[in-house]
Amino acid sequence: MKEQQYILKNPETFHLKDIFECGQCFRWNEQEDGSYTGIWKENVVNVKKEGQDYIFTGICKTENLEEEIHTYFDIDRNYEEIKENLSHIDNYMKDSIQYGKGIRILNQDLWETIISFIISANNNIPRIKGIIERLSKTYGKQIKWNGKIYYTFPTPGELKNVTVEQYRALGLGFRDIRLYETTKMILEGKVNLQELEENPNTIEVREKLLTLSGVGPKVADCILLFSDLKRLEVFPIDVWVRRVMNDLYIRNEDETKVNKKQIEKMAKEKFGDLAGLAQQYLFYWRREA
DNA sequence: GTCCAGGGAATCA
DNA sequence: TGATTCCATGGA
Repeated sequence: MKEQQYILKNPETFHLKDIFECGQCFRWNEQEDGSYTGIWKENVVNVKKEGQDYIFTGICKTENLEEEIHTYFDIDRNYEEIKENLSHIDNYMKDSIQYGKGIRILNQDLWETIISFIISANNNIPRIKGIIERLSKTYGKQIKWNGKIYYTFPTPGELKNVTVEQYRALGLGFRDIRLYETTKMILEGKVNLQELEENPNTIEVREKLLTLSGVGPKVADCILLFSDLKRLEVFPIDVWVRRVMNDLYIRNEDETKVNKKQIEKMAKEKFGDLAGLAQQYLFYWRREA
């Protein structure tokens, strides 16, 4: 594969740190020069800001880096309009959007997103990244670029013969069996990822995701929002989102006692079909600041 | 040593 | 339905 380059000229909504460190993805790492290098599908790419432009350099299986980037980075969606709409809701939204104004929600591979967020359960982001890296290094394919070796995220087929013990050895903890069972279910066709991609009914897709081992309400919503299923209306509720929603709107003395349905209801009322975006601005803001 | 992390599943009322 | 408890692991 030959190295390719693509320049994204002066995008309106686009900031590397906001995109890669808002908690939606786990395989992009900051470099010494402030650029980021990451891998998705069989693409290994470095992104560097030059003036107001972004230079993408790397290798791409399809020989069309521009198209891959436009899809993955959701370039053709109007985030300025989304932020404008959300900013009018209240000053909390305005502040959180100001903080994370360069966020774009990536169109990540469905399979990779499912496995990544199963691993995320009761876990922290640095450790999630480490586990995914070891999983890829052990079972993915090598891609050499720029004097380094990168590893693709393993496909279901590449995980076919992996045992629960081998997952445990990667540091997966109690999630080992979940990964094993979900991979098996997908290999056996009990859940057909292609069908999920093509089904416009979000309720049905969510129900199907919930049948997977290790996928509960929060993980299912992260998959719907952060994968190329791209359901921007879903509102994943984790400890941080519960915390920020309680701090701002609910104000219960004990945040751990706040009812999840109450949060869902409030999110729908306030943010409507942009709840997922609102959630991401709030999560990033509360967690970083 | 204790607490916590982008929770889920099993169990019990 | 709703609340409790347990589940590995590693960093703070």
